[in-house]
Amino acid sequence: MKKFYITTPIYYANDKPHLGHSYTTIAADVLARYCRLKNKDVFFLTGTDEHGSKIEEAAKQNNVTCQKWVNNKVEDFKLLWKRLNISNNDFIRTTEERHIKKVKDVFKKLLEKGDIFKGKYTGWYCVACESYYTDTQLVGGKCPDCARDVERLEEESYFFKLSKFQNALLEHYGKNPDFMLPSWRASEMVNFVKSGLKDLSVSRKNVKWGITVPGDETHTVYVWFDALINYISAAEGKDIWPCDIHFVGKEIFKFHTVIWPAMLLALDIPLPKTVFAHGWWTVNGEKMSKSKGNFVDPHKFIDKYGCDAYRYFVLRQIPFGQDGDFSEKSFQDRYNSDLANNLGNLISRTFSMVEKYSLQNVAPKASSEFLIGKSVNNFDEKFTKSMEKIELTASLELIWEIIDEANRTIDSEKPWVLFKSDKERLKAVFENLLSAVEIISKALAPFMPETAEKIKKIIATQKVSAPLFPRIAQE
RNA sequence: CGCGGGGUAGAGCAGCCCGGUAGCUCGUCAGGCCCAUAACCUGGAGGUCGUAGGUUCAAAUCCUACCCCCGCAACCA
Repeated sequence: MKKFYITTPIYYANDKPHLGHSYTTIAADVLARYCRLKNKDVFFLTGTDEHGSKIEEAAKQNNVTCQKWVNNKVEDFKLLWKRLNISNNDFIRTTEERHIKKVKDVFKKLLEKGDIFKGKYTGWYCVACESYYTDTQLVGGKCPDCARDVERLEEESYFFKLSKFQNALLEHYGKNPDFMLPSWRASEMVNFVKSGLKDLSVSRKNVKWGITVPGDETHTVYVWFDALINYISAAEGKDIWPCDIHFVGKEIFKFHTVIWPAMLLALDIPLPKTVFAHGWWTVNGEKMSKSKGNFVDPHKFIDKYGCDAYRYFVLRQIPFGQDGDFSEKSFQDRYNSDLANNLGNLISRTFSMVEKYSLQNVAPKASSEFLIGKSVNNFDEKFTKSMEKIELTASLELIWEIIDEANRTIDSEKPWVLFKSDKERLKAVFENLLSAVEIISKALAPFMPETAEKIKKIIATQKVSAPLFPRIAQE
């Protein structure tokens, strides 16, 4: 049976992983874990994009070979994924033989079909940004991104006949409303395609660090063309294609919804079912950039607050799909209010009463005579719907509704009074409370795997040894 | 007229498609509780919903114009 195939982009092994990388990967991991819990056979892929002139440049500056440079960077990514509890089934590198072979196969096939042809490319090239610019894009004759000098280059290049697939793409968009999510981002792509597609240059003469074009050693395959193919080179020999969902950042949505499907159409390979674009983080209100040096290092936050708190924060802070802001202050606010006060304290007060009032034998049971019980019984349907729409933030909010309601129940039922006056009702209250805790830990599992485990253990042993999330003193 | 998103309490957001007492989280103020991680619960204060017009009995919500912010415009998560 075909597996449920989830991917992140392969990250450019040019620098250390930061907030942006971790965000996409955590989102994909949450969906992967959720699907596995739903008994789906999941294949979750991430990896690294290791070719191109920027890597050549970085390696040169650091006086190492390109291969050595990327080998080193890959370890940074792998380490972060390990620390973030990312449950990927495979990790693909574009310097691996399985990938190189696939890229060459694809290139050759399209060349034979005539969907790749030899031509000439002319443009303003910025080496640092590894990109050509049109006259109108230049700012004061310099690179619009990094303001460095650009050079006028004309070079022989192989082109992919992107223009040929314009109508087929539009037709596919029309027939598959879930191909691009969130839907409001799709209209931008539709308009872009409607405005007319140009053929795409897919080889470089001036880049040495890359996969050579089959039959023409003087060219290397353009990094994006190379990179996109990872999704099928990793699928080789496995029953996973077509991909069920590609998670991407909004800045690379176009590659995944225009160029990539066009490549697949040319190859007669089925298209992925969904490409989901999430938003961008600003940091303290500013765009992340090298020049500002304000990249958020996930390790710092994992060290300080733990893996689960980090996973929680990035998915809870901004509605999944939209843009939002990262700051340590907002991180601490969320940590204290949501994790320590609401969730942690609920577990703590619940089980301290279990012990104090000798309720160890009470089994979880949700009954509709209690509001909390009713909510627990209605939870699954709402939660499933929300997760299926990949509304990750909204799904977390649903979990917190249960947490809040459980806290309210304790206050209104006053178990400390019932303990003296009505043992029967006390028992009933705890049946419902425990059912709430149980469903919270289940629903939390994809988002915060360690915490879910801890709660399960607490349920099993009926004891809280240490606070789940100790409050942190705010500066 | 290049394309798209957005401007709603101190901060961050929902509501707008399908007009009808402006809602949530954090913060703040007051009260309650005492099981709990000085946590939890209740209530209050705080907004002329970017601006100007229009449609309507009624507009944050529909229409028009304008202002401001942010992405994209063929390759930076």
